[in-house]
Amino acid sequence: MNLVIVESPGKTKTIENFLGEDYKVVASKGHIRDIKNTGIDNLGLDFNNNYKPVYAIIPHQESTVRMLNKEVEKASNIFLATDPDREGEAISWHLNEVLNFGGKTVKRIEFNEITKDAVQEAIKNPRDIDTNIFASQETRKIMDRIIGFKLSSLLKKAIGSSKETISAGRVQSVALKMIINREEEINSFNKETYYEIEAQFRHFKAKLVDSNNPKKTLQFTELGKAESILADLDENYIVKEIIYGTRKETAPAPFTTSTLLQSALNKYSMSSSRTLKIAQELYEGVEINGRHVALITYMRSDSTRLSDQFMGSLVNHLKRKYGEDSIGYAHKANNNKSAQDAHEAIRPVSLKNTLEMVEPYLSKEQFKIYKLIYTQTEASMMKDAIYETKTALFSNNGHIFSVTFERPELPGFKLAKDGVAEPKYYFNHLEGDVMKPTKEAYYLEKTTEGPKRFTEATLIKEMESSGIGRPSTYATTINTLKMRKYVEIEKKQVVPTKLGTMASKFLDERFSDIININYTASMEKELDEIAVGSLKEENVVDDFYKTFKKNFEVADKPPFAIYTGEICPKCGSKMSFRSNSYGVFEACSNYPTCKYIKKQEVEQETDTETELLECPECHTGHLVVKEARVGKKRGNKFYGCSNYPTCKFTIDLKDYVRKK
DNA sequence: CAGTGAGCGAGCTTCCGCTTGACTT
Repeated sequence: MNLVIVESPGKTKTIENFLGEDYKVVASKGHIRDIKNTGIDNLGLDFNNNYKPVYAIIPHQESTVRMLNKEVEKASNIFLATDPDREGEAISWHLNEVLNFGGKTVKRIEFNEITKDAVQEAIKNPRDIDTNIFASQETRKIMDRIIGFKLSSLLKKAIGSSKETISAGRVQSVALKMIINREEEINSFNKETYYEIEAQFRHFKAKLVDSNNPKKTLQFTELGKAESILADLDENYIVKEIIYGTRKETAPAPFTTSTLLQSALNKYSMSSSRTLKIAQELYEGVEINGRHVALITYMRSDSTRLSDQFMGSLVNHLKRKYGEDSIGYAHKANNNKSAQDAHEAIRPVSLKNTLEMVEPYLSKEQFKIYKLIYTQTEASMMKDAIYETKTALFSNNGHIFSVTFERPELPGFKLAKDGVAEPKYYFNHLEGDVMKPTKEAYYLEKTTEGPKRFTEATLIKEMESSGIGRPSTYATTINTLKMRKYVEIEKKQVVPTKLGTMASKFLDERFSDIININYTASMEKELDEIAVGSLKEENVVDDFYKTFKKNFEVADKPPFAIYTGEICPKCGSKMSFRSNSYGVFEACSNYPTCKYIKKQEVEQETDTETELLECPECHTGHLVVKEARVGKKRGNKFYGCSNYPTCKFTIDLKDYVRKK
């Protein structure tokens, strides 16, 4: 009997079917060991022996290890078929250390797609465990442990209270920094008002453009300029030129974890953790006609690759469904340099599990996600969509107006997605025609748009393109930031809290060489060199630790000032974050010489009913809902006068209701 | 309920990445 050990239980049945009677396939369910929380600073590292980690079975994996040992006992040959990447190599290494193989043959095999050919080919080409690849994984593990534990405890000392859990790390802190940086860009962005000129016709609106460059809409910063042009116009708009063109919309690549999460948020407003959970259900499979059917391939993937076998069936499927003409080429993502390609793209296991067939067996949300994946996979092999465009230029006393229409010429991949619709109106006037607007031209007041806050989706996209985090951790990293109260989600946007801002500022002042968008990339380079044997694990860890330790010792000296970036209006010193048992506030860092404290902006909740109620004390203000910021009753809502601090009238919510 | 102030320190936890359940938001 042969035993094959993979990572995910969802794969075992399929692989067993490919290999036949002599093979049993079981799963490790991921890592089975982790570094212990013992020794110096709980790091679990032996500092007298090249930082060697002390490993222990992960508590909830003990039953898995018992099960694996039982299966090993029954087998004569063992194949370690964990994922073909750095972490997979490490899982195999630990299995080899932990399981009671006795004298049995243990070999490592790998396949990066679950197809019959790939699995059978892998069995024919076994190899030994690659200790260099394992060393690179262990290096990552050690460095993450040191960074994570040391920074977390220092940060807790600096900003923590007994209530909150504080943490920091190579990945989460960089993600947080991205969010804070974006917030600062937004705050420093100067909004400017500008004006555009528009004319309304029966079926369309045309905009005033630069007469030398009709592709450019004119924008005026001064209203007077716009008004003088308006005064210059009459009611005759002569069709001066009609420009024909095309626009191409490129078909998408198949889904990776990152792009699936982005689509599900954009289309269905589903959070990343929710989407991933549903994808997992589809991967594990559902009962269809009394048969258990796995619907999608593995959902944690960074690859847009489809297996040759599947691509063949995809082409046939598309021919039948949309015709020979629909076939384009295999679209791939071109920007993912850090991809490890251990799995295929996320795709339907079989195109025969059509949307119509599976819909009755799926929950609404499951169906939404399955449909996204099914249609994206179809689209990825289809032609790009082409639109025919027609731009009309109008002349009015030398001023040029422009409007562009488009209609589909070739629907391409859009057939698999939402389809394409013919426009309700398509311009059919000729050059020289004179058109009259339905009302006089007018100006539009607009403001320049600054940068936008991240959504979960755009944050994941940014993390992926900087190589921060992995498909298995994108969603959990964002959850960590939420749980730590570093960020909040408001209207789909990721908004940093004051605590998050402080944490990030603190780390940025002291550890900007590690908590940095480029650090992971440079670390990956070294890990790659360890994996091919040109660098030694001990040397990399030692170099890292020596510089880290020096920085850390400098940073670990109170007081832990955290500067806000603002200047004290009283003495000109830097403003800093402070905290006490009531919470966080901003004060001059020159304390106690300067005792300036920044007033908290009290957000006034507008309550239409009370807003009208005049203050009984000063008679000029009105009552608004406020929240106690300090004192024992912090958080309590009460009514106070809008003239505070001139008028200090307050009244309890309960009393207010009673009086009414 | 409206005007705040760090430094001590027991015993917890904390990292990132793999994977599922067993638990509450």
